[in-house]
Amino acid sequence: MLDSMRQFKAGVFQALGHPTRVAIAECLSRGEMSVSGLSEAVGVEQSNVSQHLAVLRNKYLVETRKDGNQIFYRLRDPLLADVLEKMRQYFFAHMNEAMEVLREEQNGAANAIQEKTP
Amino acid sequence: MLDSMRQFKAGVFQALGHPTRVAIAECLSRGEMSVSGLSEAVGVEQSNVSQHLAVLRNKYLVETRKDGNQIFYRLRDPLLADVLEKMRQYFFAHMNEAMEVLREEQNGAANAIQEKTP
DNA sequence: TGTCAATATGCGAATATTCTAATATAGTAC
DNA sequence: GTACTATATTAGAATATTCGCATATTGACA
Repeated sequence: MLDSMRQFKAGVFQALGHPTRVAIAECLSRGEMSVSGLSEAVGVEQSNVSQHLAVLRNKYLVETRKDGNQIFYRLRDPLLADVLEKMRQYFFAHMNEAMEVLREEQNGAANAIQEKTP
Repeated sequence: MLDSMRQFKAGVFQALGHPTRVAIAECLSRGEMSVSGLSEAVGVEQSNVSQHLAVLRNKYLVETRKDGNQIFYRLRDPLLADVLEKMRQYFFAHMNEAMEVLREEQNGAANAIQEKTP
């Protein structure tokens, strides 16, 4: 039971664990948006956005509404927006490290890991 | 810049996106713990725990303290505990879906995806 | 009916993650 | 020094994710 809970939570985190999906979730935390709208806002081609939306859908993180030709997506639960907001705070509290993490991920990670060994 | 921010956040989410690492983070949100303590608490063999700790370390989510033979880990920032707490709330608000998600992940996901198509 | 626009899905190659098992490092005690 | 304990790292096979591209589906409209 405790195990299922962790598996579920990990699933949600993993669903949010991609820059494009973070971008999508952030857009949706400000209100519903169509797929083409998301595609433009996030700057990723339609079929790829659709695939990422499928990931979010499979974890029930988003809901949809059909309007004629288009499909509008929204976040399922405001708690998710809260999580994103916490993460925003975390980002600003750790900007310096954030930059370092990103720099390390740019270069080979091999040497970086050495330096971080306790 | 907005992009780096998302990449950073996605990195944090991804680091939390594994059941074992969720379990570790939850343990640490209640206080510091040694590697062997975590290994026992989480029920995963030492070398595997160590690998998961390396993932958390590489994202600066945890800090360490040496005491003689052992190394004690703790969460770097209480904000992370907040994130976990939000996720706990989210889990209880969506238990029913949680169970369904887990059931689907048990079976082949192929047919499940069909049913969730909007 | 046919055509267009919006969205979703299938496929395949490249890449990343995960686990297990073996090995390495570091501290303690004798 | 050796032996023992705690922790970290490496290697390799199995598995999963990601993207681009092609194709399918669905709704609107003439």
